[in-house]
Amino acid sequence: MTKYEWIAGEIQKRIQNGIYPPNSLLPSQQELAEEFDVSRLTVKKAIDGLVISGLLSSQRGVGTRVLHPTIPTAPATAHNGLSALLPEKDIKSHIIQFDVTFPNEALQQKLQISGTQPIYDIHRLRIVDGKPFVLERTYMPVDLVPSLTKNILEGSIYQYLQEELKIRFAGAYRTIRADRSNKFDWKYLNCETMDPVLEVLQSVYLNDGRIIEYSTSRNRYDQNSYSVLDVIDAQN
Amino acid sequence: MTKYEWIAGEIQKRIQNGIYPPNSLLPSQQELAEEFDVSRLTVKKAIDGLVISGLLSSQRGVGTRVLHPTIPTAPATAHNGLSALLPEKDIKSHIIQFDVTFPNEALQQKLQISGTQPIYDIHRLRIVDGKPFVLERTYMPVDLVPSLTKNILEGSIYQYLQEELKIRFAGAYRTIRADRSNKFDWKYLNCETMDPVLEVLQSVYLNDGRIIEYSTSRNRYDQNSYSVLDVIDAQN
DNA sequence: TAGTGGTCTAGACCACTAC
DNA sequence: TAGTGGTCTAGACCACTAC
Repeated sequence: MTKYEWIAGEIQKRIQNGIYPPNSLLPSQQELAEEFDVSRLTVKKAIDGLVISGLLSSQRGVGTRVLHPTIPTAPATAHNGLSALLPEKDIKSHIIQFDVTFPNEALQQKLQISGTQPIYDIHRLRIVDGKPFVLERTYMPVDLVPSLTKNILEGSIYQYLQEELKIRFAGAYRTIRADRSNKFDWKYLNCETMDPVLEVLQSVYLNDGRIIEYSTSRNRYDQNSYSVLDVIDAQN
Repeated sequence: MTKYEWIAGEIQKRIQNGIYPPNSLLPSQQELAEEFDVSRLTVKKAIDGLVISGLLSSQRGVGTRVLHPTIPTAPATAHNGLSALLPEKDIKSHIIQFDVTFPNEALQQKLQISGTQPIYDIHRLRIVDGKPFVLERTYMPVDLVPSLTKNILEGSIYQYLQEELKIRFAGAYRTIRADRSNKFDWKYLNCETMDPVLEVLQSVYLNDGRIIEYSTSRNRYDQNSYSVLDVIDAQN
């Protein structure tokens, strides 16, 4: 644990315990630096992290203010897979399709590979606490994810990628849209003909820029939404 | 313009000009610091910004790599209002409703105010290039936005807030969901009975933690989507 | 083993705010 | 005018990677 991580945790604790109440000003960076016996830059790095999380807001010439707890803190994101997102829940996967094929033009572009590079084409229904939750269609280049098995698909692909293959993600790009439901949604998500679905299109890329996944996730509109915290750094 | 902003711009230019091609390693931070005659920390700050924008990816022990241009750079966000988001377009607003009332319980909670504090209740159809684009319902505490007029509503509220009232936002929290269309959507967005809508629920808050806006935006599903770039800092 | 990026220090200067 | 946070320096140490 780095110093700034420890300090960020300490400040967070004090906010929770009411030592730094909502809407109050934190001690100045200089004062905190003296208290924690670190340089001011280290305090600033800790504060910057909490600003990004939506807990604090800094303004030059004024200070750093504790935001109201009403503002939700940074929402959980989806790049670690459903299993990491809902750790408490019982998550199962029903495999609808598990194929290896060559990518069509659209997928070649999405995955940034040639037409001769084989890909996995995986269609899964994720089931949370016994209820159909999300219908996922996932495409992955075979060479980046060797020896994928049905057994892995029934659990968490991401756990396998991270813990077994030691793969590290650099980022994900998502587009969220609404769509009419289709016959697959009706069948697997148990939704009504009139029901819309919330669809998340996701590209996951690695440190070296290669794209390891392109996927579309179709969610029941009444059970799922997507949240984003957007911190504005208009600077000072 | 700060030094690190200038350097970030310079690196970005070199990527665009192919001097730093996709998938290649940048010169080391030390080398860049010498070239630009700044400290390494300043170079790092420039690089960090480009990592957040999705252009670069750094890894300790390895270096900083240029990502494929396929990966979309940081998507435009919505906190500056539609007018800033679509600067090229001709944006008009049709005012459906413009009232002052007291907030109900749900809105008291969303805006974090008491029931005796008056709010604006604004219902607008935003029209882009002559086509219905999004149906916005906006709630704002009156004391934060004094003297709002129909004239302002017909243009951009955000421009008024930022340029006239000099108000600065600290952040926004959004939830994106799909919904069935209702009679307002049919009437104003011109959509079919079967069509879903993409709804964005947004809270905008200020530096001092006060919430200046809670709004719901309903978009035609076939004309709008919401994009997010999520950079993962698994550190090292 | 050499080179990388992440963290950290102890200073400094300055734009900005509130008074 | 005093105090704040943002930027910047010239160093240092170290975890990590590739060889």
